[in-house]
Amino acid sequence: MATPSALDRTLSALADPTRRGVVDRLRLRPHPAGELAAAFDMSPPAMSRHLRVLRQTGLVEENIDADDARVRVYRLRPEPFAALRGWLDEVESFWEDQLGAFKAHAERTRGTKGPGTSGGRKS
Amino acid sequence: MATPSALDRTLSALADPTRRGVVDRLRLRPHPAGELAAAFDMSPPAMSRHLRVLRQTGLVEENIDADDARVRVYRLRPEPFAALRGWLDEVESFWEDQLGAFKAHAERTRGTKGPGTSGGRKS
DNA sequence: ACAAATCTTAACGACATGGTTAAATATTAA
DNA sequence: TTAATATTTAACCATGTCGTTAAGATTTGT
Repeated sequence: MATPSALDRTLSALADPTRRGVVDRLRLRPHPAGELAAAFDMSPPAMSRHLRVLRQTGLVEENIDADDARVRVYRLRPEPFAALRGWLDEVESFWEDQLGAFKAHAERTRGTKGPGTSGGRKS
Repeated sequence: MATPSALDRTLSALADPTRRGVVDRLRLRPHPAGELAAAFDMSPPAMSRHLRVLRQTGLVEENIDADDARVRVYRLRPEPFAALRGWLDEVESFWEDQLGAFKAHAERTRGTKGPGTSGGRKS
């Protein structure tokens, strides 16, 4: 594999329900790893690996707790979400675009018989 | 598994580079299945299954070509992207939110010693 | 020093994923 | 009707993912 792109890694990180649940939970406040494992009724090693995945894609950051160096506190990082939004904006610009919207709508409602762009020949 | 949510399926569909490539390509115009297989240098069955995944999550729709009923033309559908954006907006509201931004910044710069929310016992 | 607590890494097993080729289905062309 | 085209489904295989338990590393508390 040619080394997956950042977007690949972000999306597959977020595709897992547990990891997305973690993100949803970190949205409220930072959490120690153990608390997250308990919250998702899962062994600490399992959660640890989820957190590693999230860390590797930059979706979360790890910090040693100031009061007890045994606990690692995780919190969200904004960058990968921004990148994902960037891609999503690009894709959705297809529909926001007036011409695109018109063509899409026309083709959708009238069937495939617009200005050739759609189902025509193979080119 | 408790039947994956729509968002789960959308995200794992988009996590695959080939499928995201297909989406990027369909953004320009609808494409027949065979053209996509060729474009990604992949056997028709392989592409067919990618398209099935995209179809099952509602990211694309399939239409029989008007001129040749053997070819199936695929095009993008907006709904799942909108749903993904909805979730992303929610997550990102964490940073856009003034209070959230303040708390995040405060905790980030001063270390974990805010209103006890972080390292404490479980609820 | 010793035991308990917190978390990670290592090793393993079940199952999902993504590719291939072979076969089936449907439609067009001769 | 017979052959060729476009695409999907079926069967198979290699690899990846996610969970578990066991073991290691660090820090805290007695």
